[in-house]
Amino acid sequence: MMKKKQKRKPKIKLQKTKKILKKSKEIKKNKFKKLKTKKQKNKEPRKKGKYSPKILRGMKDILPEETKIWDFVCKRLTELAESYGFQKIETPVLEERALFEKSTGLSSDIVEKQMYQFTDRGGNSVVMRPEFTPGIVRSYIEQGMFNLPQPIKFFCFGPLFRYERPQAGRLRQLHQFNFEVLGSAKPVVDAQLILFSQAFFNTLGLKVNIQINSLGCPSCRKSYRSKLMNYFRAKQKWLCPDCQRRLKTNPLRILDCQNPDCRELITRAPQLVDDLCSECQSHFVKVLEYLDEANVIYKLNPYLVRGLDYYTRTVFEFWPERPEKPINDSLLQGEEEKKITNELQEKEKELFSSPSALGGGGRYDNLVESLGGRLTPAAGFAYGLDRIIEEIKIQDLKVLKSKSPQIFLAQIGEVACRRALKLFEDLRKQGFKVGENLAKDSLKAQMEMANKLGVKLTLILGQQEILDKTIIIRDMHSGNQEIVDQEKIIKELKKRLK
RNA sequence: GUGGCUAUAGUGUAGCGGUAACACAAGACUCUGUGGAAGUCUUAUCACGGGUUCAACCCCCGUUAGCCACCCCA
Repeated sequence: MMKKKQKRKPKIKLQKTKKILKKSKEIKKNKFKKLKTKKQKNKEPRKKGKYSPKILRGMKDILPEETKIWDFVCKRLTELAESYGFQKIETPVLEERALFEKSTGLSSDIVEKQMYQFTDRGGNSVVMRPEFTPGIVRSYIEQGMFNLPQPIKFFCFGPLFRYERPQAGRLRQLHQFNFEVLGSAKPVVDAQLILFSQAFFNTLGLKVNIQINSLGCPSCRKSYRSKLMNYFRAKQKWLCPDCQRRLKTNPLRILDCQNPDCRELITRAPQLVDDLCSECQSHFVKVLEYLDEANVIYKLNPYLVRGLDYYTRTVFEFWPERPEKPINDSLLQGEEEKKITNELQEKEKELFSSPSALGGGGRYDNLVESLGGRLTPAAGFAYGLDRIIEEIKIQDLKVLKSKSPQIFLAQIGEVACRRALKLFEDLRKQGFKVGENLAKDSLKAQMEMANKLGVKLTLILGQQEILDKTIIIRDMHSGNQEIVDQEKIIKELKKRLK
């Protein structure tokens, strides 16, 4: 301890005034030296200024514990996507900056201030993709995919980058699983995307509610927007400060506000659904009819607004369904009870902390054209994989466990180790999943590991067995051991694992 | 980008202005041929950098990171 102190503060000012103090410090040090425990004896203080690696802000390591869930989710999604006729596509992480300016929209936060952008060595202004859709549309146009039978259905997944202030469920490197259907304006397409999602959340057992709305086409949205502004401008006084600001920047966002006073006004505000032009109206009605026909449970949310510029008509989001927050019994007075409720609150905090959408999307009928392609109506959506995985953990869903080995191969001694290395390969080729720790010498340590892995059988190979050309098969449950010929090992294993 | 709360072994938590504790996990040994038992040991510059103090993990300031709300989005 004291040693550390000396190293840590080498530059103690040697001013005269401090000298006396220093002396008394020494006395103290000596006084406490006797009390030093042996723990500190061979402790070497770390050198100052030593580099210690650190993950970048908003980035995340996904460790084996969690990759299991990731692989599970991605596998399920891939299977499901393929069964719905989606084909996998992969586009680059880097794209031209202009691509996102022209699609996602200059006014959107994503483009305005959240892009990882830089100039590459060739002087091009490039960005790391903040979302998938523009890249896929670019590819669709550039590769002439409008010559293929339409509509064309894609899925993809991978990392996206947004320079945001990180929070739970909000990372700078985020992962999405994304779907696009290009080349059809039919409402049945919208409906099927939602149907797909319901199927997906069902296979996971995730409780989710589906919210849906229509934003109409640019022309009906424009007239609605001014109508809405007129409505709120008249009642500006009663709006919360946030909403007063929103009134200028993004009036549609007011509809989202949770402030009770604002909500009061919002319920009486004009609704976009009532203001749709006849085409948009009939499109939306048809989507809902299809959904009803297919028994999809959804919630019509006239206040659902999406921030990306390119959305038209149908939009939808998937929100995790959490249990209702219990009303705290205010009669509980004692300290004990208070403590308990506090603990409960801590535990349930994650359950009730404001959840974020697990996925969302909608129709973007004009995007392809605005990026220079032909008029190609399209729709798509994405899941936030990071959020889905968090939600799986919160809702405590059982995820398929990765197959753990049923056999463990233990060895004692150099010769046996050499033989085991080969035997492991033979067994693996036969399709057995075998655990091993060839790096360990002690049999005890290997047995411990076998136990931890929960294997059924352990093979033990030692000096004696090598000489006799045999091997021990130990049944980990009963503890019975049997010595068999090495040649018959595969047969024996098959028999026992039946 | 704005405001608030937090920071102690790998994880989860104690702690007090004066020796940094506990549980689990991990590793080593007791024990160079046998797991689910026991014991011993190891695993913390108390996030980083300053300041106040005889003395700071504790108080103050700054930085960084995480969380919460806003904003936005998946």
